[in-house]
Amino acid sequence: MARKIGSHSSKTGPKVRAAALRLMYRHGFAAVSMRQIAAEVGVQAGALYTYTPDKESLLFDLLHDHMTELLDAVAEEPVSTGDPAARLDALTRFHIRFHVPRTEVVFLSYMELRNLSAENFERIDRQRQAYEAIFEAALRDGVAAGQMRVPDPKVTSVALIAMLNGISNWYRPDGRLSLDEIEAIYLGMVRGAVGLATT
Amino acid sequence: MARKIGSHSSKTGPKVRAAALRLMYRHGFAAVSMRQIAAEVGVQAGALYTYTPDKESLLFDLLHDHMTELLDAVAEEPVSTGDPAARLDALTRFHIRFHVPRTEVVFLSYMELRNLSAENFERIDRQRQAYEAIFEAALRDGVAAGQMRVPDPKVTSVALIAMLNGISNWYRPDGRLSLDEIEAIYLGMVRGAVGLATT
DNA sequence: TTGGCAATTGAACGCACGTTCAATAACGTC
DNA sequence: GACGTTATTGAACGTGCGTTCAATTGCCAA
Repeated sequence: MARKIGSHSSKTGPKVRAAALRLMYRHGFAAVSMRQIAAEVGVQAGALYTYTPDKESLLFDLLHDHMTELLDAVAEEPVSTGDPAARLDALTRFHIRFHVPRTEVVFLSYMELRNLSAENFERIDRQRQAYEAIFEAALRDGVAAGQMRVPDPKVTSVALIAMLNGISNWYRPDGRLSLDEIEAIYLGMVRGAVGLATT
Repeated sequence: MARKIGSHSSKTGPKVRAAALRLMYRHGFAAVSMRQIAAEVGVQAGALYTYTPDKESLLFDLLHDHMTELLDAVAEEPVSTGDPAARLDALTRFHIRFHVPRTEVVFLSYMELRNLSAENFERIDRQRQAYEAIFEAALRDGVAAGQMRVPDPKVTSVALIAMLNGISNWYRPDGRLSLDEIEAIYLGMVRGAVGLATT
């Protein structure tokens, strides 16, 4: 056998990425073999190398594309200018809405960074820092405006993001709480944590 | 060669555990081989099986002992009776002090649970839930006493723990902030998040 | 000083790994 | 319908995996 009927890189490519994401999320990068990914896609292991130069690149591309999407999406939100409290609210809502449907890659982003080469790690890390800086700016401006009480905006932005990311560890679409309810609860905690009135 | 001079299970055993912890933290459970662990200890791979029945047990024992230590330690703290706000303060301080010197096993606990068998996973998970329940109780009592504003104590306890655990991702003993400063910052955020006066 | 126990070696087991590549067949353009 | 391009196979490469075990030797109590 050789080329298969209906085979197309535009179909197989996304399938490879989806299979890699699902399997790496479930078992971890190192525990997943190229053969397992290939089996999930329905091809032989060799065929994967049409789509990636090696296994690490598969992971890196997933993480890098996720961070790029995140940064692009947040750039569309009203989070950089205007009332700091409103910006923090918008950031919180955005963060939850963006991350909740992306449990798998969010988990990967936090667990499998160590499997990247130093160079690739730094590229992802720089993107992460850029995202954190948006939170930090809102907090700094909130303090400057006398709205918020935040002794260390850098630490607080990391802490808030860690808290929000935690949602991915337990959220289930059919769970006890709706997204709206979750959003309201976390919004209250975020506001409280920075010394804003929770009303 | 056979038995080595000075060899003793009371010396080699802890070395094996320490090497396993360090390597699994750095590279991930699946990416670390028994031969690497053995090399770090200074023995051949076969010798490890004097100390563990298999690789998974090595991971499980690390996590299980950590959680047991945690539950034993928190039981010594004044966190179950008395003023709810004071209990939450004590819990926050305790959590930070306990976890900061244990970065490696804390990370492992969150990343490598999926590498445990279903049975072993549940044992760790039950311990984790027991720990979370202590936070939850303090929050419920705080709400009942009219001190705190917490719409969902279960979610909030998980959220606060996630926020506190995040410290492990960036804390360095020689970093910008002292443990006292970190404690004060997080204490303020925790109190704010549950609607307590931050004074 | 002896002898059972404890700790370790080192070879071996079968298996799976990531990756390469010549061969081949479907695709898609002209 | 011819033909270059694209996608895939399947075998092969060398390597390293977790685990087992007979053999060996140091330890230590009697």
